[in-house]
Amino acid sequence: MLVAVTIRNGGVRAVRMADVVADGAVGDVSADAPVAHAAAEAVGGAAAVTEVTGPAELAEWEQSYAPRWIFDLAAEMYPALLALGIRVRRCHDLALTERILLGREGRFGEPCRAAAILARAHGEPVPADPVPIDGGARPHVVEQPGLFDDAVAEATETDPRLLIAAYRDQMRRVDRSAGGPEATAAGIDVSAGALRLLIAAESGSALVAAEMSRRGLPWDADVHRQILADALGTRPTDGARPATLARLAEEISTAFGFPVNPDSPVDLREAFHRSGFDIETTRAWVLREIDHPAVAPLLRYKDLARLFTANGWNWLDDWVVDGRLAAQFLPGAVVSGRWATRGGGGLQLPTSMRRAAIAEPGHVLVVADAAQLEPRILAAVSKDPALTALSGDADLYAALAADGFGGDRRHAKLAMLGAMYGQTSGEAARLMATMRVRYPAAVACVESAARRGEAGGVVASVLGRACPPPSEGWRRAVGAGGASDESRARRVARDRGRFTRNFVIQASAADWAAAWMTTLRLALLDEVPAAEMVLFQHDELVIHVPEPYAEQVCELAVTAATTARDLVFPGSSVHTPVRPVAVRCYADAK
DNA sequence: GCGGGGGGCGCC
DNA sequence: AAAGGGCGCCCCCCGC
Repeated sequence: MLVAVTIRNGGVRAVRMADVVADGAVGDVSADAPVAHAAAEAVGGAAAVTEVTGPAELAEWEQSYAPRWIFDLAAEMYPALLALGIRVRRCHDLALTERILLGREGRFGEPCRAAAILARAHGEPVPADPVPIDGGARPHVVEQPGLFDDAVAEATETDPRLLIAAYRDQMRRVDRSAGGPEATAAGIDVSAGALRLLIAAESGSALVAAEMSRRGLPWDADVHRQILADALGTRPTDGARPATLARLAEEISTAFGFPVNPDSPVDLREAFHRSGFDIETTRAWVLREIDHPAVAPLLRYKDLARLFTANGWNWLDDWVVDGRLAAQFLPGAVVSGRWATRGGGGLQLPTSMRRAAIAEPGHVLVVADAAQLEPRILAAVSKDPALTALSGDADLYAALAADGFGGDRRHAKLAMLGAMYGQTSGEAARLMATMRVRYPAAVACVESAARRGEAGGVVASVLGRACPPPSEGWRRAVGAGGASDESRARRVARDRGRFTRNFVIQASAADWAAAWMTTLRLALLDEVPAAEMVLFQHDELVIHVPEPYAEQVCELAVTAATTARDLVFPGSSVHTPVRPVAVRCYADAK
């Protein structure tokens, strides 16, 4: 069953299509192709349409039918249902799906809401999206979701039937986009089932993100203030540097013998030049190599200045609301399918600040982390038997070291990262030779992706998310014939090679993570509805759980990881282990 | 005065 | 010893 939902006058308007389809598999993350397809077709012929505007009925629909809710953009619509106290099991996010489908056609950044989808289907002029789906540039303050803004309400006042029509169009295009000579030639061929799974997982992620953005990570402002007080002293009044920073700035100038602004890289580099140190950048790792009295206070200054500007009192004022971190999570906002956040830097919480993330009374934080995910994903994507065999080890790098690097874990890790990120010089390049001998399939996989990228081609994740084609500027730079441009052309080409090399891994890891969290969310909804997912960062979930359920949630997180492996890499024996821990304070998880 | 690019650094 | 993928966010700095 399908239910399409839009907003009208700040209220919810929903259309339920006839109950023609036996329920069950339709919305599962493992949605099987024929069933989902049958649903779409049935909708086309369905005459019986029920329309409601009352929350009680919506809740009952969810309860009785567990339908797939069709949203123009879940990030806009689902909060309206949540506000009515309705959590849904599954949805289809038209905008996120459209971005995936357009991406497979090499079209990035085009409008992707229902109106645009239908216009394209009918060869009509495509209207611009009313608001950017990534939320656009947001002011550095907490604001209510734009849901009830007049502009948004007006723009989304669509007949819900149009959403169904857009959904049908997308499902047809899924079948066309899978397989076929074009996709094969482009190197982005996957099965229709894989694409459907990607869409289900992406849509499920949107539900996770909406719930997560609503109930963020518990954050103890007093603990945070104590951390700031210990490191920086008292909060300065308006615009001034904290006393500790001012003191360090003095020390730095004294060490140079002339005034230097430690916040200015230009100023700093010049100061070091004048002191006889010919450095290109003022990055910390460069400075650490220099024997000069300004270095120690400068490194200390950089450290504290970052704490002050990125996670200081202003951050606390802006992003911690009612004891929760109010970051907005945006699924699929990175081309690789990774999430982004708007505000609060929710994906970059410094480990030193995690002492302030403390479960509410009677609760714990279940921190579930997919350890060493990317090398395991490489094993699965490349089907490299030797690497897959090693993935059973809890410490993959240690196993790698024992297998071919004479027990040197540091070497093994360096080689693996070099393979995944494309390091071509220094020690890592030498270690790659070992990789090539021991794990030929894995190395061939990333190198073929790199060659494709260098040649201007595209690559895709295991479930079919395609990377962007090169820009016009890239083509010009690489195609330029002049001898003076040749080295630049080579460099630009290799930059793209590194991007596509890594894309295959990073995007496939994002596929896995989306399947994992979507599976886990469904399990929690059934078994521990009080559990709240409160943070997600690439391969790690934090779940706020009433203490008695801690053990159960840990087990569900582990099971969901295996399910995700089976869904995303059917038949693979690669291990993608998750080892959850239940802690009161986030800092205790590591 | 404002916006955008880049430097630098936090996370994965 | 030397520096590779993806971000967000702060600041500086420059050009309009």
